[in-house]
Amino acid sequence: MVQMRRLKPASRASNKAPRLTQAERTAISDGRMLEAAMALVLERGTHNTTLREVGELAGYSRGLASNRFGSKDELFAELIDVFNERWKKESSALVGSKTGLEAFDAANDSIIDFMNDNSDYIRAMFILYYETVGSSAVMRERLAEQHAAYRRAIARYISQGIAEQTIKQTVDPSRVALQYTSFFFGLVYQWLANPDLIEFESALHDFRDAMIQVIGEPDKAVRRSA
Amino acid sequence: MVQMRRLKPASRASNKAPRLTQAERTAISDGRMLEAAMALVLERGTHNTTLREVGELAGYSRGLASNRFGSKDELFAELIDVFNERWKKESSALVGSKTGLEAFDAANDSIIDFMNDNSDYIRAMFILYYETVGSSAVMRERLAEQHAAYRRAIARYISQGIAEQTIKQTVDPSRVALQYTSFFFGLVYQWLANPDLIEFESALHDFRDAMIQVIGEPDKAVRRSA
DNA sequence: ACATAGCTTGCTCGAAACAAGCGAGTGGAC
DNA sequence: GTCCACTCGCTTGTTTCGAGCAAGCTATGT
Repeated sequence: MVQMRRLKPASRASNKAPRLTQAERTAISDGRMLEAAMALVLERGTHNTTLREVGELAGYSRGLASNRFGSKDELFAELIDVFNERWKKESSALVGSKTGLEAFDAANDSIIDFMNDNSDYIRAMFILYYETVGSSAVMRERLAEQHAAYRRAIARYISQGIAEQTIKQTVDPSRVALQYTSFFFGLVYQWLANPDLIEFESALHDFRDAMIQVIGEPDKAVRRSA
Repeated sequence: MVQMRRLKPASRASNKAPRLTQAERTAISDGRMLEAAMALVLERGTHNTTLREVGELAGYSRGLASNRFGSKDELFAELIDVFNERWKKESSALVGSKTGLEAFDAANDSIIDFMNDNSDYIRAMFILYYETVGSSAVMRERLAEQHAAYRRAIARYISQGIAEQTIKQTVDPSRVALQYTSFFFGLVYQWLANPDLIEFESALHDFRDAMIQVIGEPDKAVRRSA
């Protein structure tokens, strides 16, 4: 129904043929289609995005997205995988070899950075995340594993903080991790519903400070309050 | 594909005709279909639920769900509306005329109660909630309004608590409300992905206690720690 | 020139949505 | 009180469209 605009005319016979291997070609078309899929999800959600539109917006035919990814679900799963890779990379780059509270703060900041630079991208990905929870059991298990990994990472930082005595000995790392991840996911959820209203950066900093007030050793560790 | 079981044979000519008005009849069939839709969403998610199945599981024909609700989206919207009504009723019953911290605690407990009694129902509804965020702008706005209402209610309790001097004067009610609602939504999200792992009740109580530690007047108000 | 692999086109199946129709019960006219 | 027309809940026929599959086309590399 909506007039489709082609990103690039998929110029096959570009002058001075750039000599691509076949693997490179598929990587390009896959990339274009993933990009197109992201744009369409952002614009209309997954329900109202068709594989035909994905293929055509990427500059190819009706059927390529189907042909490559096999199914709509697999296309979106692929998108999520790519995103998870990038997120992981970004996060570990900022956390580096830090431990304990420092690592926690770095992780918190990495979220904010990533958010500021890739807000549209993140938006599309979380739309996928939140839709996935209602779908097949297989998908839901993958999601559960991701959540668990996220909680484990936070819990590890907290445990290190306890060992380093920047965090109270009485704190239960897994409970704190659950609180932090819950807050984060719920914040993103409300931000998706109302992007204008939710101030991501300050909300995360607020929450970090409140948390440290509860779990931090009183004399050390409280040094932010941006 | 899956053999369909009919809830009730939609016995039209039950002996001793119960003399229903037409409005009552539609209320019954609508109710049955909503119930069927809920069961199917719970079992397979919205994607894999067809209007045909909804109608037939409710004991009617292929097309009735379509005919009544107009579209799949509207059926789910209707389901959500019904749920919101019930939730609101449940919550205001427990909060009653309480104010401030007491009201906040009552609201918190009402969630736990509602959760314990209607866990399947809540599950289905939140699957719908989380899927809605990625769909049409209209739906998203409705969702945004609900979130805002929820935050306003919490913020009101906090403001009252400040006036009643059970909560610190320096606290910003809207920030606290955002933290609380974020935590709640994110907790539900992780619970949807992994129901076995997430202990709803204790997580809510933990978070409540942590929050009060930060925002409560030190001498008063800290009286739970269930 | 032949094979391979990326890509397209033809086709089938099933779901959503709509429209037309059926039949039971109701209300009004006499 | 009886009959007819109408209403309204529900069903069935049909169209449109998307997902997914399979067969085919075409250019590139050997």
